[in-house]
Amino acid sequence: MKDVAREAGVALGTVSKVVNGIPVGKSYQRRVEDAIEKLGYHVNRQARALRSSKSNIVEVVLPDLYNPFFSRLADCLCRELARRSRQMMLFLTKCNYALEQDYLLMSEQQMVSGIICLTYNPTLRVPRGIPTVSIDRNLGPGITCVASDNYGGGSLAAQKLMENGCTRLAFLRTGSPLPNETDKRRDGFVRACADAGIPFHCECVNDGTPYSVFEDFLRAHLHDGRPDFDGLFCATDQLAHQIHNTLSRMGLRVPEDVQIIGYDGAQLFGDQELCCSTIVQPIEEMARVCVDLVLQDAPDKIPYSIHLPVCYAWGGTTRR
Amino acid sequence: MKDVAREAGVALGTVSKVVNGIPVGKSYQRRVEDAIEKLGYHVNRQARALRSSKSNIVEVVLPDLYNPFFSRLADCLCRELARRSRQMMLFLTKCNYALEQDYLLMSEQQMVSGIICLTYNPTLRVPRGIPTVSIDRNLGPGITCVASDNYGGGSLAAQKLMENGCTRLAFLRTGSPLPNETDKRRDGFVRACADAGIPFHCECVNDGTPYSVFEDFLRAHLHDGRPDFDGLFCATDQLAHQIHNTLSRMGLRVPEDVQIIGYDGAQLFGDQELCCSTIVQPIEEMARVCVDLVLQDAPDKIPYSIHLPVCYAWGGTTRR
DNA sequence: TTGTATGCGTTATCAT
DNA sequence: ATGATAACGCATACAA
Repeated sequence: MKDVAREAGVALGTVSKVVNGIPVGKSYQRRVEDAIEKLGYHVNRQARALRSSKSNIVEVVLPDLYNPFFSRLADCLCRELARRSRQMMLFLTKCNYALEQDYLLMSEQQMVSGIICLTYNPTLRVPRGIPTVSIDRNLGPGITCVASDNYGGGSLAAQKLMENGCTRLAFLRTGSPLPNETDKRRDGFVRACADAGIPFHCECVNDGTPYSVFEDFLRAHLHDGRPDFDGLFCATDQLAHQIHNTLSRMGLRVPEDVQIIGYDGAQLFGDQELCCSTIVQPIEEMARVCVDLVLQDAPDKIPYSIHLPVCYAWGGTTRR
Repeated sequence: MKDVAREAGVALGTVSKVVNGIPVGKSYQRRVEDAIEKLGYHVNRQARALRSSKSNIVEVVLPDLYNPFFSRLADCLCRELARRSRQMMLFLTKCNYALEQDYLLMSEQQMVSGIICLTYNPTLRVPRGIPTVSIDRNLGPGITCVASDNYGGGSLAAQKLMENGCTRLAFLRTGSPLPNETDKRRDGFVRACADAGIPFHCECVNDGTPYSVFEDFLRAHLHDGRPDFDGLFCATDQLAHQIHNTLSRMGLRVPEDVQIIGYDGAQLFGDQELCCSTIVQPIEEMARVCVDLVLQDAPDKIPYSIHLPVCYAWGGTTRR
């Protein structure tokens, strides 16, 4: 910058103004721009961040990128941030509590301008003073929680199964034992079943439990080749997919004998194909909202939580 | 830091040394550490980067996170970088040449300590002086290209199909028209077929071509319900998966009538399940090598390119 | 072994 | 409107 100033025969402050789009004299403008071009100058973001004690970096903390929901979310977040001239610094935790905490605290060293996280640590300490948005989990006051309408989605799943003729429903889930937004998928499901007076069953286990418990469950509810349930709502597409495979191996036909609805709307290769009939989360919009919230600096009116609408999509595991 | 120095009754330099693990007097060490603890001090990475003109940030440029290969790669890169106490700044290009260029140039503003990129821009200008590793494409001298053994993989695919009794093979591909490492999948396939004296056909189209050309192709090679080809090697798992669906819709059975082998080893939900029989890329190791190369600062002996071994995995679309 | 002082590239606050 | 200058937080060369 000093070189540019010398080359253009102006002062540092003038160069800074030109770089930042602050109006300067016509001739100065030209001279500075020429010098910048000639010297191939480009701003040093570290220096700028140091000076203004704020970078354009947004920290994103996710469990992994294996799960299509997470990778899709990361993809949308990255694009949305880029659209706003922000950079995404990504951290993956594999749900390790200590890592989640480490990465959140790292933001204090990095002068990040915001944090978007999806965590499970029950005692997570969130840095104060950094705009933070949490996905699918309430992290306490001042930190907005963004989620899809899990309750409505669970309810919708039950309705769709019933519309398709199911009369004996079950909800299957493997997930975090800690209270979080996704619990509402069950609540909505249960409510819809109860309202309709339809019998239902819930089989919920903690993350880490071997998948075989679901195989055992399904086998235990199979009598003379006929299943006790004709409609299954799985808390995630991944589980729905596994259940589908298991049922096939057991000789049951999907959707003829058993219908399955998942949750997420994960697309196999980013194209339109779903791996199961499912409740689709509006991932793109969730990302947009997260970025909006984390970048807005009006701390007076940040909402406590935001629930975005979901929709049902057919994906082969229900009757049309 | 100034506060810490005052609190501990020492000079700034001493605090700096403690923070950076440079030996200082026993009592000083204690006093500084206590002060750090008491004040909740943490280094300012921007300032450190400014001063040392080097951050711990590594820039990663990928097309997207939809494709399981990319998301898996990003996942592995992120973890590997974290293991080395580096942060990953992720940029997604959707193969947009201008974006690819923008993001590469941004590294000059960011003082990143390295770049790992997977790009297609044929005239890409790479910042000089920043250690750079390219995946699946040669970017010129001084920039190492990391790839799986595409030639060997193509060859292996042909061999496996032949071992499984295929006698009429075809290679299908949609990809960048620019020369890149993945072209060798075809070369290896062609060579293996030629060596075995087996007839084969190659159907290659450029990215962006509608998928329907493959449907047309398959239909054109179907006579009286019998296909001209009994073994297909697809350049990616994604394509293999699509082809599989198309064949099913055409009433052909996989693998009974036609066997398919893909390339990548994409796992559906991060678990072990493959969506097709495939040539598996060692993604984890590729990520490790990329990070190794980009962090090593021995510019004297950076290899021109590195090809990592692949293996065949059964995934349901070939006979056992 | 510890303290002091300087500069990294910016931006903002002054005078001019 | 422009120029000079200080300060952001840290690391290091050098002096003590």
